[in-house]
Order: sequence, then structure tokens, then C-alpha cells
Amino acid sequence: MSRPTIKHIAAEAGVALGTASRALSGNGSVASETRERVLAAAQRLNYIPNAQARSLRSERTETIGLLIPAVRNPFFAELAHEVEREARASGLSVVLCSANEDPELMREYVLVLRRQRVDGIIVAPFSTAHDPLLTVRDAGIPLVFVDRTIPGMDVPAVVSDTGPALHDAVHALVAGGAQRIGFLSGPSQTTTGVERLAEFTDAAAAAGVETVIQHGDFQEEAGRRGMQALLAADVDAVLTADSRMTLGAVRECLDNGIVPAGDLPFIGFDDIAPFALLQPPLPLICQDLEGMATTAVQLLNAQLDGEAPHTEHRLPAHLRLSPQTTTTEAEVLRHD
Amino acid sequence: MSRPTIKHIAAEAGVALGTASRALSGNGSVASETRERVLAAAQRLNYIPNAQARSLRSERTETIGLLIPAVRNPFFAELAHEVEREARASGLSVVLCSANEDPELMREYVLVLRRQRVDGIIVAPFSTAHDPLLTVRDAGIPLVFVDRTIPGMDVPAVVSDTGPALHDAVHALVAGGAQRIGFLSGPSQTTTGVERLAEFTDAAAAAGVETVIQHGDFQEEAGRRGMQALLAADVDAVLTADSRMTLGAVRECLDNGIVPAGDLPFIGFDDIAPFALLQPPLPLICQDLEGMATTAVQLLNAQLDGEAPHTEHRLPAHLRLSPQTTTTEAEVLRHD
DNA sequence: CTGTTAGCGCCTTCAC
DNA sequence: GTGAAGGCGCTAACAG
Repeated sequence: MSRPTIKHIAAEAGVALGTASRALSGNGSVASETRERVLAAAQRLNYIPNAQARSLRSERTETIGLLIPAVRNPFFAELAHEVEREARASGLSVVLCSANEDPELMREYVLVLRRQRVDGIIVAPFSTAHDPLLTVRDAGIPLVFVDRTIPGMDVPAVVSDTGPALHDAVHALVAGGAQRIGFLSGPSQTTTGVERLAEFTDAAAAAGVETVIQHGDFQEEAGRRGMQALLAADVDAVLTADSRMTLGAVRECLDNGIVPAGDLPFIGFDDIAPFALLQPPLPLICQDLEGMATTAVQLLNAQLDGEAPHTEHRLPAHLRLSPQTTTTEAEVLRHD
Repeated sequence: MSRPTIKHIAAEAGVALGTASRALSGNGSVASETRERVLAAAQRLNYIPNAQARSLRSERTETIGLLIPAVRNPFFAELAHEVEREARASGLSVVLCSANEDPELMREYVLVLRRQRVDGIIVAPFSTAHDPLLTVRDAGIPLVFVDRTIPGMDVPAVVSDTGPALHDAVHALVAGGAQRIGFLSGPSQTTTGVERLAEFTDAAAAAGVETVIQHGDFQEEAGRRGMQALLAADVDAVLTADSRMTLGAVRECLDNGIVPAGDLPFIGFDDIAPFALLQPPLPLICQDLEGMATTAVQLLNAQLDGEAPHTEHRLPAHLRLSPQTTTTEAEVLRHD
């Protein structure tokens, strides 16, 4: 037989279709004895409700979309994991769309999500092609930005507050004797790129230390090139602004026989798995991924409940000098 | 206004609902002039078809499920990426379910996928609790195993053929002077655990080299413990059977001041990003992830087309001595 | 409390 | 080539 429907189980239980529906969904009142019979029938026939049909009626799919640049990027894999966990806690399923850093693909995925009538979308915006997201917002589909935001789009966003951590990092490097810090910055088209650069230059100015800035596009290759340039510019310490570029910079160092944080003072960005293999441990600026995911899902849920949450939420990042260092130690260091 | 439906665009174009449907879906014949009008109306109203309603009729969601132990595991993140790419090429969307290594969660996700009426499921089985998968198969839902298989379940599977690569690896270690090879093996409840162990012991016997075997559960912690034991057992070379345990073993080595493949001959498993940061480069047994993903989607598509594909597909893995080494070099080595 | 009925948005016969 | 009508599985609103 084809998949059993509510009709089948109603017949099996000897009740009307509507009664079976009420018994199964829990909405509306059913005599407990009747409900038992219906549930038993459902069990017997291995009934599994059809989510399509249900959402056709209810205008709700209990499904959200998560749009990220790439699952292969450990930072976003981790984010996806946390978002999924948090969404499940609210009874939401997640359709994960990994756009492979391709704006065209992103446009396509937005369409897929809209066709699937997801209840809302959490997106880590990575392209400068914003029009698909504008369309989503204008269609009234609940939207949340995570990791990055798009200025002027008036969409709730959850991002990291990296200022204090970058400040701590600069001071830690200076305390270690740095006089000329190289900074691998993200692209100036992104909010994170702009902010972190400003935060770094502020901290460096305050500490009275010389700086060399290299811009990149948040990709590993840019990290390599940037690192080459920094080495050529003869910096005596390095600070980075995202995980991919850190990866590239580290590899570039290693290829040149330089051990990051060993031969050259180095503070990286994001606590992703690869860095755990470095010897000595790489000091890192760590974002609160779990908090970001939790907040993002909450912001989406708030919109699903008809609220209009504040536009920007900032979660503190912190400097971690070694895997054993606690936040407290970093705090102490900050207040030196 | 709420989201436009076919009815709205039919009205806008001044045709009947059925005609609009035909024009939009391309099924059935419509005068080209009429089609133009309908398409224009759809464009004007920003019409986006409702996938739920469509699949309610068509009994097809054009969506497949991908069930993996964890996205945070780079091997599976990579697999997810490749599956998604290949699925998209066949016009299928992927619902990614990352079960966080939890059998209970896996059971839950299977239910979600069935409620969503996905057309089929690709799963990397990781639990010994097979009953949810049995239920899927018995319900006649197309199913494909990837990475691992479950003996006796008669489900098409695509796995790696690691025999030749493990053989090469043993020979490479012996050629390097190894006399007592430690092997970090997976659990004996998994096909990959059993097979790779057998392949290793065969190769070791053929090479006449002593072996020390440590079993683990494919988790990083097991890799650490296993490595401790191997060090205590005084092995002079190490070979591993999966990426997670390799990670753990490498970290354990580093924590003890031993450089894998530097101080101690070491061949790891799977070409995941973290290993790229190791100095010297870690020799690796590399699986053909792209091939596995492609084949898995093909096997699923074949079932969707009513075919009954062969049960087991094996794709060759190969030994890569360094990132620059080509397959050819490894081939040469094998035929020594 | 339960049965009946009317759609949700779409596709697909059937007539014309 | 086009219009009208029925139904996919389900929920909700209304009678009884």
C-alpha cells in the first residue's frame, strides 16, 4: 500500500477524518478513549504525517533556512551545527544552503528556500550582491543576519564585538616587545572588515605601536599573499582578522620555515580545529559561536511571533592566549 | 497582499487557472503568445511557486535528505559539500541532518525527513541502532549508504576500497625501516573498522612486519588513548584508519614532543584541512570524496527512476606521501 | 465530544 | 489551445 493518510487511520480506528486529525495533532478536544484508539491505529499503520499537506493549510512549515558561504569552512560548519541544535530546541528544522562562496548560487538558494516556504532565513551575508536578500526582506520573510551585517538594510543581526579582544591582542603583542605589528584585514566592503580594522588601528594608536596593514578577501590565498607582504615589510608581530586568512598566513609562515607564535609573535582569529594542531599553540581571538547561533535563532523566533527585534546584537569575542587560558585570565590581562 | 498564487497570476494575465499552470510548469501546450502573457504576469507579481502544494500533487518533493554523524567533522563537511553540488546538478535540494554522533538524534532526523517526504535519503551510518534505517528501507524510500555500509541490509552503498592504499602504506613504512607498526583501528562493529584492519594485517603479514593494534571508536579521544598505548608498546611507525583518530593521535604525539612523520614515521587517514598545517607534511591515505558523493547521488537517482542498482560500489583510495605527490607516484611505489 | 465540509496551491484529467 | 472541475493530505470552522 502507498503511505497511510489520516483517512486510512480514521477508517482503521472507526472515527471520522476530523476526529483523527484532532487526536493526532492534539488541537481540539477528543475523548481520551477515542484518542487512544486513533493513536493505536496510527501506530499499527506506521502513520507519518505529511508535512507538505500540513503546512499547505497552516501557512507554517516549521522549517528555516540557513544560508552560509561554505560548509567546508570550519567556522561555518561549527555555526551550522549550533544553529541546528538551537533550532531543534524550538521545534524547527533547518535547510542548510552552502553557497560555495558563489553569489549566483546564493541567489539560487534563496529561491529554493522561498519555494520551500521556509518560515524564515538566517544568513551569513558574504556577497556584495544584496538584491536577493532585499527581495526576501521586502517579501516580509523573517530574516536574520549572523556573523556579518549589511549596513542600511535594517535587518536584525548578531555579530561579534571584537573591539576589546583586538585591544587585548595588540597589548599582548606590545607587552611581548612588538614594535611593528602586521595586520591581515578583511575587505573594506564588509562590516567585519571595516570594524576590525578600525578597532585594530585604534588599539595600535593607543599603544603607540607602528602598523602595517594588508587587505584580503577572507580567503586562504589572500592570507598567504598578505603574509608574504608582511614578511617583506619586516613586521615583528602579526595579528589577523578572520580564520581563513589566518590559515593562509600560518601556512605561508610554515612554508618559509617560520613557526607562528614561536619564531614570530602571532595572534590568529577563531578557534577552529586546524589550529589545535599547531605547536606552540596559536593565541586566538575567539568568537562566541554558540551565543551567536542561539541569539540568531531567538531573533528569528521573535519575528515569527510577530515581534520586531532590535537591529544589532553584539556578542563579546575574547582573546585566548593558550588553550588552557580562561576568559578570566584574558580579562585580568586587559585590565593591566 | 499575501504571497501571490497561480490564481492571482491567472487573473492578472486574464486566463484560466489551468492555463496559467501549464504555462508556468511547461507541461501541456499553450499558445506562445499566451505563455508570454502569463510569464509576464508572474514576473510582475513576483510569483514564486509553492513547493508544498506542488509536491502534494506530484508525490515528489525534489528534495533528498543527507544524514551524517556531524558537520563539524571536516570529512563529513566536505562530503556534504560534494553531495549538495552533485544533487543540485540533478535539480535536487538537500536537507542536511547532522546527528551530532547521537543515535537518538538520528532517529529523530529520520522522522523529520520522512515527514518532509524527501524523495530519498543518503546516509553515512554511524550508529549500531539500525532500526530507523530498516524502517526507511521497508517503507520503500530510496536509500543509499555512503562511507560505511551495514552488512545484510541490502541497500546500495558507496564505500572506499582502501586495500591497495593500506598495502602501499605498510610497504612505504617498511621501506623506511619500520619493524613494528602500530595501527589505530576503528571499532569492530563497523564495516570500515573490520575491513581496514583485515587489509592492514594482510599487508603487514605479507611484508613480514610486526604489528600492534589499538581499537577505537573513530573519535578523537580514542585516537589519543590509542596513541598513548602505541607509544607505550614501543612501535616504530604508526598507521591510522580514519581522520578523527588521526587527529587525536597527532595531538597526542605533539603533546609528548614527538613530531609525526618527523620523529616517528606516521601515515594518517583522509585529506582534511587540519593536516595541511603539519610540518613536515603528513603522508595520508586519501579517499575519493567527490567520487563517493557523485556515485551516491547517482545511486539515489537510479532508484528514483525505478532501477535497482547494485549493492556495493567501491572507489579506490590512494596513498599520498606529500601534498605534491601525484597518484602516479604512489602507483609506481605500489608496483615496487 | 464528534462528524461534515470547505478549502490551502497546484496539477491533471476531461470536455469543449 | 483553453476552461472547468476534481483531488493530493491535512486543518479548521461549523453543525449536530
